[in-house]
Amino acid sequence: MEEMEEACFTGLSLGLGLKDYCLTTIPTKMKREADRGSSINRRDEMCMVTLGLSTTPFPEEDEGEEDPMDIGGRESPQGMKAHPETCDSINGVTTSNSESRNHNGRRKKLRLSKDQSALLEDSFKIHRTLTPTHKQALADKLKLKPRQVEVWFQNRRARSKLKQIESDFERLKKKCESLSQRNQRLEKELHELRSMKDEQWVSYASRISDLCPEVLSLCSSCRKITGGRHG
DNA sequence: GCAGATTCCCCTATTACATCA
DNA sequence: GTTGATGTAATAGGGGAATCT
Repeated sequence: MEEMEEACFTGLSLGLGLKDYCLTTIPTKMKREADRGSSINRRDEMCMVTLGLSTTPFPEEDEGEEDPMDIGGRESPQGMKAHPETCDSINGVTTSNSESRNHNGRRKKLRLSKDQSALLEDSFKIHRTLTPTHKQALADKLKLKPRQVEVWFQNRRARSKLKQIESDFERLKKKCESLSQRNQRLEKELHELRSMKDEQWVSYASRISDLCPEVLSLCSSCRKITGGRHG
């Protein structure tokens, strides 16, 4: 029974305690305020509602001063959200969109160095989202464009979420398998009990009610197991 | 105070390139 | 040298919320 409840609970609570889900479930307004450092405590409370599997600290407090260097790359008022400027050089040489393609017209692809990846990874461990100042600082340090740092964090979050979903899937699959096995065992046991002869049943039921008299008792008239002293 | 426009940041899905077996 | 699989940087487009006019 307990296991049944646990199973139900497990299914219903899928993802509730996971950091990704946690963040996406938070109303964006609150999340944004938290990101800007204006309500760190409130954000803390929000995530305490979860099952506590999250191990990632929240972004450190930041004044959230908008980064003038990064404005040019944002979406246009008409909803065109392409970033007009990209950088293709690992050394941070800024190129225009047209320059981001080689002479074949193919998109050049940056490969981050091990050091760059390691630093980004370290940073991601500390906080999964970027404040404008943190973004700029990382970009400066890594000699990348802020937009590239931003994209890296976006992709990293996506990868992280995917991994989490995969591990959740495996965990629930195992849980499901074990519950199926248990269910089969109980079905078998029930079948055996139903095929018992009356005397055997009384004997069995008496034994059961003796074992846990607080919970079960055998009705002498109808020979059914009832809910013990409470039933 | 309200409405619409703008800005910012996030997410998901997809594309395209680099690398490796 | 070619090819398919894989990893991932980059792009596209949509949504929510804050801010501005």
